[in-house]
Amino acid sequence: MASNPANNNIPDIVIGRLPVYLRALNRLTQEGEEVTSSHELGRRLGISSAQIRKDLSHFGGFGKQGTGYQIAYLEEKLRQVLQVDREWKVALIGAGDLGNAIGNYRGFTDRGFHIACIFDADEEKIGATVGGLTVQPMAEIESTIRERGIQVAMIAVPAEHAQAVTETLVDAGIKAILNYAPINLDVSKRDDVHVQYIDPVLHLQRMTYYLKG
Amino acid sequence: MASNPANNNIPDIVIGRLPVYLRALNRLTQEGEEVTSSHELGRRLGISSAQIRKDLSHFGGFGKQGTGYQIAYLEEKLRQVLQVDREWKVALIGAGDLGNAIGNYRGFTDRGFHIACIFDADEEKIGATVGGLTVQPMAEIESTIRERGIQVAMIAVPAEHAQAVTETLVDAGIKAILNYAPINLDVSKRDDVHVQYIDPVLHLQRMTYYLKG
DNA sequence: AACTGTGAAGTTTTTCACAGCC
DNA sequence: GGCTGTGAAAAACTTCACAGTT
Repeated sequence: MASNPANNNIPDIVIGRLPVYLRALNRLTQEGEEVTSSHELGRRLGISSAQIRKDLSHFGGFGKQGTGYQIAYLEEKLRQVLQVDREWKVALIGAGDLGNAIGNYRGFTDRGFHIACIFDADEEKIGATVGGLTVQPMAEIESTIRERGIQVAMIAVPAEHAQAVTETLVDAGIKAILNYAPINLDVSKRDDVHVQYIDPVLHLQRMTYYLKG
Repeated sequence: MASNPANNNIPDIVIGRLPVYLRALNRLTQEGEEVTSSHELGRRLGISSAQIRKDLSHFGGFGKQGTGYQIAYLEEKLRQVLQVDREWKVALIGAGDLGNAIGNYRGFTDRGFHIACIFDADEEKIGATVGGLTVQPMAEIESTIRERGIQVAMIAVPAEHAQAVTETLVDAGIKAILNYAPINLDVSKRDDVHVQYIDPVLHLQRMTYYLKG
C-alpha cells in the first residue's frame, strides 16, 4: 500500500481501476467490437459512466464526443500509461503447489509479464522444471535479479519466510512485489518499493459478513 | 461489488479491512503476544491508528483505555462480526492447474472455510482426486450445492466459461463467489449475490505504473 | 441524438484532537 | 503516561449536470 510520487499525482485509486478497464477492453476486442462508450463500459463493470470518463480524463482526451472511444486506441493508451506496452521480467520465489500454479499460468504473457526465474529453498525442488524454467537455489536470487535487471517479483513461500525473502528481494533491487503469503510485509524502509497482496481468504471473509446463517 | 443491506449499514470499505486486522491479530498471537494497541496494529499494517479505532468502534468498544486490546478477545469478536466463527463449505469449480493449487492449499482451514466439492467439465479429470476430494462432473453442481446447502463458491475455469458457470451457481443458491477467471461477472440480476475477484495481473499492472523504465 | 470532458455539488472516508479512563 | 472512542474538521472521492463536439 506504498503511496508514491509518480509523474503527476493521480490518485492511486484511479490507477487501480485502469487495469480493470484495460481487461474489459481486451474482452470487447475479443468480441469483435471496435468502439465503445463510458456507458457500455460502466454497465459491464458496474461502475458509473461519469467515473470512467473522469478517470480517463486524467490522462488526456481519449474519446470523441458523440462517438465514444476507439477501443484499440484506448487500449494502446492505457497500456502506455500503465507501462505494460512492454514486457516485464518477473522473479518467482517459491516452487511449491502455489509456485507451480503461478509458474504454469498462461495468463501473464500478453498482459505485460513474463516469469524469468524461479527460486526455492528446498534442496529437492532445485533443478526441477516449472513452466519451462529450472528452479534455482535461494542463494542465487540476488545475483540473478541484478544481472537480469529484474524489478518485479512474486512471493509464494510460507508466511514465516516471506519477510526474509522480501528483504533479500529489496536488497537485490526489486521495486514491485506481489505477495501471495498471508502476511503483511514491512517495506517501510524503502519508499520506492510497492507491494500488493493476494489472499483469497480475505475476499471470502469480506463476503461472509453479508451472508445469512 | 454488490452492495448490501446487512444488519446496519456499515461501509463496505470498513468490512474489507476487518479481515486484514484479523490476519494481523492471528500473527500477533503466533508471536506470543496477548495485548496490542491501535498504534501497534497501525504500524504493522501501514494504516493510521485513528482509522483502526474508528473501524472497530462501529461494532462496539472492544478495547480498554490506557491498555489497548486483548488480542484473543478482539479476534473472537472480529470472527463473530465476519461470521467466520463457523466453517463455511465452499464449492470449487475447475480442476486445472489453478483448481489443483486451490484444492491443495492448506490456508483455508482455521480461517473459516472448507472446500467441500470440486467440479470440472473435462471428462479426463472427472474421478481424479484433488486435495482429497473426487472431481465431479459439472452436471452435478446444482444438486450437490443444493443438497449440501453450500453458499460460497470459487471459480477457477477459463474466462470464456466463467459467466455460464456463474449462472449455474447462482441458480443453485450460491450467494458468494470468488472469481479467479480474468473477467468481470454479471450478477446484476441478483442483488443478494456477492462477487470478489482475484487477478494477479491487475495487481502487477497497478504497480508498473509507478516503476521507472 | 449521442457522447465526451469537466467544473461544481454532493457524499464518503480519513484524520484530527481531545474528553474520559486505566 | 498511555490508550480508547468519538464528534468535528479536513480531505478524498464520486456523481451531477451541462457546454461543447461529432
